[in-house]
Amino acid sequence: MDSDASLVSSRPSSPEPDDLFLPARSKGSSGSAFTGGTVSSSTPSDCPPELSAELRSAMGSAGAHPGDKLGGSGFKSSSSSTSSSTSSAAASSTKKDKKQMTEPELQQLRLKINSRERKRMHDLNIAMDGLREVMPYAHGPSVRKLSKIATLLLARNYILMLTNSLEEMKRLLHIWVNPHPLRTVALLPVSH
DNA sequence: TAGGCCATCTGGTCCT
DNA sequence: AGGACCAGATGGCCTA
Repeated sequence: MDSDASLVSSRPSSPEPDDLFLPARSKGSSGSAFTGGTVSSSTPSDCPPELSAELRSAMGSAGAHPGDKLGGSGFKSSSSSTSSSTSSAAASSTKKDKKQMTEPELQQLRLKINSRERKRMHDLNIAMDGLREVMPYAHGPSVRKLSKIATLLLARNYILMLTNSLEEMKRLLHIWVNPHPLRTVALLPVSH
């Protein structure tokens, strides 16, 4: 049991996520408190390659875990290992191979797959920590870590807020550079 | 004790 | 074929 990631849980006062995501969605108005929206857009973007490289450097040694729980808790699947997937008629060649594998070989394969999945989830958690670091909320040892869902929601709203701010700045800059565009038009001599 | 959050396992599916 | 991704299930930990 290596619950390394969830050690940060000395939890006096955590920022209530619900308080952070007020459902306002005030548009354009000077309000720059990132407000929650109800947009249900989902952009299917894979993690950028530079991130994985960063993760790789950050992880360093996230390879195989010494103690896989298989020995302890064993397989949860109804029937142990081999006969579990008899129903699926679309037996690919890998499954045929699996049927030919011996029990220790199957266990070894399972351990390998589990380890990969564990590493994948660890990478995901590292990325989530990186996201938490740049989120505008109170960090610190005395503050409970944002949950994953709260982190994602906060990030989304933060991005929306920054986008609005940028638009506002562009607008103000345009006014500053090009003052009174309408007045110049209005001052044109009326021809008649 | 219930509920929330999380890690892990597992089988299926998609992609390279 | 092998790996990545995903979703469901399960159990543990923690807080109100």
